[in-house]
Amino acid sequence: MLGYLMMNRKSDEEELRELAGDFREALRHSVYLVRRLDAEGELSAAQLSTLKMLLDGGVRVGEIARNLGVRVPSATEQIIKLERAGLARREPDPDDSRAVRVVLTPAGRDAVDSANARRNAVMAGILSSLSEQDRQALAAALPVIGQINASLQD
Amino acid sequence: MLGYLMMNRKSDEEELRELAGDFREALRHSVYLVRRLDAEGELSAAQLSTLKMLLDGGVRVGEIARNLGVRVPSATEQIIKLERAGLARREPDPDDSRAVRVVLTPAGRDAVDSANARRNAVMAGILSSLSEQDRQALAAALPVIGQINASLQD
DNA sequence: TGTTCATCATTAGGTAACCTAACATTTAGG
DNA sequence: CCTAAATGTTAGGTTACCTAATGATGAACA
Repeated sequence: MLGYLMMNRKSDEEELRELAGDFREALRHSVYLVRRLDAEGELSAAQLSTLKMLLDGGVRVGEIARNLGVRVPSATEQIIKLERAGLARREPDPDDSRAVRVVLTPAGRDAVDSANARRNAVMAGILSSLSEQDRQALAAALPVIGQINASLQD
Repeated sequence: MLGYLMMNRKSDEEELRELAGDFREALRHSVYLVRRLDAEGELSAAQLSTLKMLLDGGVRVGEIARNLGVRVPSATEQIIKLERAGLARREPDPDDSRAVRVVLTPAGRDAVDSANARRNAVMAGILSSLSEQDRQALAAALPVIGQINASLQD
């Protein structure tokens, strides 16, 4: 009985390790999937990610960086590019003069909408070959993946 | 009845579009998860991916590129780095003198094993907080994601 | 059998997105 | 006050991708 418990515990670890490996493998390949969604004259994935955070109002640079999972200078760099493209604006934060609030311009909002729509359409095309069962399996896993990602936000 | 069918079809498209958006969002965040697995003096993700393909024997440069989802020059670049690090070797292909077969050195095999083990351990740690149900949902989706990725291989 | 066209890999040169370290500015706490 | 912490920006570097051009070999065919 003790032997059984020990075996069982070990088997759980084994399973977890295997799941980890498979998940890593899936994510590795998915990088190329994401890359496939890029288009020539459009927003880059990094720029789109940055702009999407601004949809609900101004966001400080540090918070953008934290949400993007990058360092502050990397966020600044993206923001400068967006500003030069007329898609975002930097404004002084009224509450803290050290800080900067980044806000979306109308052109920025349009750019998010269209880039988002195009990328979703391409992805939907890719997913359209899945069976109903497969779609359900994928849909069921997305909240779990989201939870994993959220737990890493620190 | 016709109305019902039309509504139903449209709802399907809607659902697919929504699934596509959610999947994109999950993958976007997962980039940071993958980045989190990187370690200081270890193989980079690109290098590890490249080496992993060689585990079962010599592979040609073009095939490595195709499997990695990158162009041939990018693969060559990685291979040269691995060669300089003593982890892989380039040999002339006996069947086709234009081609090059890339093979793993013993050191390369060790490097794959240890990098792989470390990364899997970190990932397993992250996944260990999931409920059994969540793990099953994730495990069920991985083959689907694998299928999506495989369908993109061209 | 030679010429031509395709294929395989490398080299050269450029870009995008990240990083750390050093800085200026402003806030907050003894 | 005056020092310490926090916020962004600038400067300089790295990595991993890309396209275009090149050299070398193989394959097709007149």
